[in-house]
Amino acid sequence: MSTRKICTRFAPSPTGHLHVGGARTAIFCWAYARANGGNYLLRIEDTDQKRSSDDATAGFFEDLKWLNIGWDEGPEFEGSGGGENGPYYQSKRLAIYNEYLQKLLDAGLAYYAFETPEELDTERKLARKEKRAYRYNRAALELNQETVQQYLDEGRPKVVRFKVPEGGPIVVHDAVVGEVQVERNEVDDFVIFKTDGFPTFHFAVIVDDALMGVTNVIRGQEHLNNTFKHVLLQDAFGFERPTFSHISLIFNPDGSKMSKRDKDKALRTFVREKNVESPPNDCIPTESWSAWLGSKDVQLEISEANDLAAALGIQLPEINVEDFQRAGYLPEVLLNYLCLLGWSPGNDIEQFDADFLINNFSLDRIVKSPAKFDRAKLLAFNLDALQKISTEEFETRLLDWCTKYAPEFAALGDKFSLFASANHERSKTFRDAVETSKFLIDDDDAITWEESKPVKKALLKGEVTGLSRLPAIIEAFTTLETWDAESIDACLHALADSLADGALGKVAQPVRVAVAGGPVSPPIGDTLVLLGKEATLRRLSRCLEHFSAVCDV
RNA sequence: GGUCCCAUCGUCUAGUCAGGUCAGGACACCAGGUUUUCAUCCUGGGAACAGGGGUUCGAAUCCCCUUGGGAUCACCA
Repeated sequence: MSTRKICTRFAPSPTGHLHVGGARTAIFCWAYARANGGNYLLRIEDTDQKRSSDDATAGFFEDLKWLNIGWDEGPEFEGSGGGENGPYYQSKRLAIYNEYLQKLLDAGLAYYAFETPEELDTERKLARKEKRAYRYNRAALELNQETVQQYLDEGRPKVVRFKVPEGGPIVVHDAVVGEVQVERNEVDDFVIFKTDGFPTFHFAVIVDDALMGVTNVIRGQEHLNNTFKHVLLQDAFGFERPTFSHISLIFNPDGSKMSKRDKDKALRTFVREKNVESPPNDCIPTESWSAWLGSKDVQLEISEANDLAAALGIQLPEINVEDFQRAGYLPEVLLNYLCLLGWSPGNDIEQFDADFLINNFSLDRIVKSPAKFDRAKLLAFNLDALQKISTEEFETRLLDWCTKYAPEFAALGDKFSLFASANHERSKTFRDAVETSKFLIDDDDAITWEESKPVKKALLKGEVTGLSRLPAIIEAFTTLETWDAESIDACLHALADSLADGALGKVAQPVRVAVAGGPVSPPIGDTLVLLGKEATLRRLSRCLEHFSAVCDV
């Protein structure tokens, strides 16, 4: 068809955060361009004045960068972007859109319309009530030229509509879905310029795609129906149609659409079930709290949602790319996993890196059916990836992560290295390492022992309880001169021999529970070195005192 | 409701386009085993072609219908 250089684009609307569906689209666009020696460009679709924000735009840049899919052309950001076909913000391309609009107007392919949104809404409701499809009735086409001019001169609010030409069915060839067609009368004279003087999405997209040399449009399947409008417009301008690829949506495991609202949903459900009366710790102003609780259409600011979740002690579902970063996933793993949702390289290959992707990506292996997002599989992939990297790399990356999300651990100083290596093999995510090591940064006196099953088992159960062995352990540790993992292990082995017929668990586990407050910690030697001798002894003593006081030992 | 799209284990998928291996892999699950805890790790196991019609010697694969799921019907993108 065309010998033009391949060019794909990712064109987000900066109204929120980059979510996994958008990220997957971006990855596919990026991979297709790379696989074909083409260009991958980023364009910011901010024609919705009310909802777009600069913060959101910056967030998109960072998320894309974190995933390591830099763009060749587009807004300049940390080495990505630039290019001849800018500006890459639609809000800065008004003059261009007006120029193209005029062409349509001159050709009689577009016309002004003056109905108010309320009037149209009434029409729509009526159509719905009468169970017929709503189409704009072309009333404005009946207006004679003088009237139109008069309205224009009066400054009446106006929109511009595209005049759908006569013809047969509209046919679109989609590289993923195949041939799709619709009867022409299904498409009404849609608005291409809004009252605020900005083009609508449909208009801006096709003008930009054409002017920027986009050859392949890869986007979510929610756009499939829009495509009929787009090709009509493209044909009207005489633009070469790009190759369309509509990829299926990503859903939650329960089949609902994965949405940013899921966070509010999770919070609201929790708040209702537990009858939380007011915002804990005043993390949310009372007015917005009641508004939020009252309507499922009201969403909290992302920071408010995070604060509330933290205050309530619940985990919000990860939806946005940043959520996965915060949760301690590796960007290359998220990229890998996202690819698998709707694409597969075949040959039973599942785990691969970006190089493999760009060497093997092709549109004809994209799956048409929608996919559900399975966090368990992502987690398993992350574990595999974490175990594959060297301990040095794990340490470096964990430190980066902690600096951003767990500064108290980043402040571990010369102990960080041991903290990292002790957690390398056992962590599924970076957050895992931190969450199971809270006891490391807690004060010695802040440790409490919840009497859970494993705690009781380690300290209170059996003919000879773990607790009863603590005095001997404390004594041995007190006289232990060298405080390193080997010495501690040797000491514990000796204690196990003398106290428990060599059963290391009988002495190691009580120690672990005593110092950590629970049954989970890195290998006992590392745990105690990390804590230091002083803290270890203090915690052992406190534990002994605590349980001696509350029960007969 | 109109229009459009989709349909293989619980989940992601290979196999479908060029009909012919007891439908393969991964995650999850279950049962054993290793390990001083957790997490790992090892071994084994159950688990799918939505239903019905055709076409054919032969259908997961091609066609039709049904059912189910989804998207979309804005001066949002």
